Amino acid sequence: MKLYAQQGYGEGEKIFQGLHEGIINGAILSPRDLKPDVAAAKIAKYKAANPEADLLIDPQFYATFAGSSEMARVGKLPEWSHFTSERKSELEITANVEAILHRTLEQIISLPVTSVITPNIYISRSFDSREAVIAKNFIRQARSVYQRFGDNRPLFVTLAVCREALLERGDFEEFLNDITMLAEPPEGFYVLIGSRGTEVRTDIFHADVIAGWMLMNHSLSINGFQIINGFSDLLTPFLLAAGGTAGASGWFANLRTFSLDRFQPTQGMARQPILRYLSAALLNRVTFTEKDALSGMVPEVLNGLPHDVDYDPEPDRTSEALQAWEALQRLNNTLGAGDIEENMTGCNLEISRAEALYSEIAGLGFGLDRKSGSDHLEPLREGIHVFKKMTGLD
DNA sequence: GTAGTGCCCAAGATTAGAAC
DNA sequence: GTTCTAATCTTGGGCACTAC
Repeated sequence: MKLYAQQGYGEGEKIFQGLHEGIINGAILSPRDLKPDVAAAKIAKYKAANPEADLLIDPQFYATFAGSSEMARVGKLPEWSHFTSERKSELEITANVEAILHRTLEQIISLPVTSVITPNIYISRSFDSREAVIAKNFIRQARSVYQRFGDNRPLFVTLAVCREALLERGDFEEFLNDITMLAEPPEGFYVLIGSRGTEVRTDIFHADVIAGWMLMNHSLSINGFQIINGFSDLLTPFLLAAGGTAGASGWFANLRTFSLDRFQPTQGMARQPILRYLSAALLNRVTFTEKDALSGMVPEVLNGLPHDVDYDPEPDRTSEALQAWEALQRLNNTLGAGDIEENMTGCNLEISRAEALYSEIAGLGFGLDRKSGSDHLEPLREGIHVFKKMTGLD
């Protein structure tokens, strides 16, 4: 049951502190926000904080099509030798896919990462598409290209796909079957489920998307693969309960939900987000002022974990990230500790508990901010129900 | 008429890295 | 080590529209 930091812009001391305190088990670094030499220095610093930490680099090749626009916000990605803007038609040629895999792996393995993530494109429509064929080719070639380097660190293959693709059940299950029967399999997959935008919460908190993502973790794990879920945030404990190995979350919304919007041009200014407190009991974040007000009326909202004391009344950004990781780690340990049936029962109990707490808060006449509300609970409950049906557990 | 919903628009703070 | 500059990060109010 592992939790990683999803690294990105504005890191400060968050990851170092999280590793040093043993709150997180590792980090997934973002080349968009780091130069290659800085990445090497950071990995050394993380290892000093925690020698056991899992440290990976997400090659972010899925931004290749977005990167062709001059306005694209690809940050420092062009400074990495593996990253180039490619046309889809060029990627239909196997030799080109091999060349991209080769130069990416060459760069990644030159750094002291503990596992290696291979590049892939983003499947933006369905598993029955030209992009899916290209993505499958990246997955098939990954191991054989990696073997040429003679490196023995675990290999994870990127599978980046839009949430819509999970809704077309037939194509999705066929794709899963294909990648579980690879001739030269990797140790695992680095799974990213894309939303239209980080603000469209219902894109990911949708019963069929949750069920599909859980099914992906379940199917791949029973076939012997490890699954690292990127940008999984509050879904992490549910994905691990279904068989996943690790999940990841960061400090800004765009590090908690995967979206290619992150690479698109913006209008410029964005406010700093409101400081929030992740309540394990509510399975959600509330604003720090709501947490302050609720702590007297409904003390069950509080986690009772060490970083709670930083909210007196207002934490700094580092403490906010550490508090969220700490709460997620508790949920991971609560919901993912047993076999699949026990875990699903535990997930439903946790949701019922959250529903009861929300009812208590509503009974007190306390109005919550829109994002702090209970809208996430119904899709979670329904998602688990659909997942159980799909896997024959129901 | 009122409440709810969705879209549009304008509003600094924080961090990283370069320059000194 | 300090200062400066550039890059990056959503929120909340106002308004229009719709349902009741």
